[in-house]
Amino acid sequence: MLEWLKEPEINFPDQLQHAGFEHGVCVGQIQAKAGLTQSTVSEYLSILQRAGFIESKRVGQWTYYKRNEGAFEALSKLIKSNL
Amino acid sequence: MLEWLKEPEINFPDQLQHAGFEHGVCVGQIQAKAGLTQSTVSEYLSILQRAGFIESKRVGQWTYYKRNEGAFEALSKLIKSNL
DNA sequence: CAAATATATCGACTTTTCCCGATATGCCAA
DNA sequence: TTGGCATATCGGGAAAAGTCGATATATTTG
Repeated sequence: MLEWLKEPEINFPDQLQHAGFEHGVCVGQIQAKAGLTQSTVSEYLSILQRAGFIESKRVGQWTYYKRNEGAFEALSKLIKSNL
Repeated sequence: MLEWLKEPEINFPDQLQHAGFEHGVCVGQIQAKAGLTQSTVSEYLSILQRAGFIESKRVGQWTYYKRNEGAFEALSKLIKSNL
């Protein structure tokens, strides 16, 4: 999922009919591509969010998720320096 | 353990009475510090080795483990570029 | 070769993680 | 305000990971 969200336009073309990509991709799109149940995907995304890897924005009945690039940069540095 | 192995001289002072640090630290030293059983530590180290994060060298009845810094460098880059 | 020591492997049990269906919550439209 | 849709949360069963004791293997020493 994290890799998918790196290129939303390529991995979630249906999102266009629905909204732009400014806020990210909504749960339903990710769920369809993942082939997991809605509850599983929702929980997974919320875990990634708590971990800081993605950000969410609620717009109406939809929740959009997008990557937080800073977190990956930080993790990369952490592995190099601390681990 | 990976962090410990970054500074063997500091984290495994008893290793001096036993051998140098050229080959790394032996399982018993790591086990004592970890507070886990011998079998657990041995298996854990072999997993880390298969994953490429540490290297092992058998010398007599001892097996010494030391970090493979290249693996951490590679992981760091992978997270930054691919993930 | 036998005993002692260091490490590795095996099988079982416990804990954690994964994933689901059911249900709750929030929002929108008729 | 009711019904429908998107998402979130909850509880439980299945799968995976963690940990242990017992035992096997390898090496050194007497």
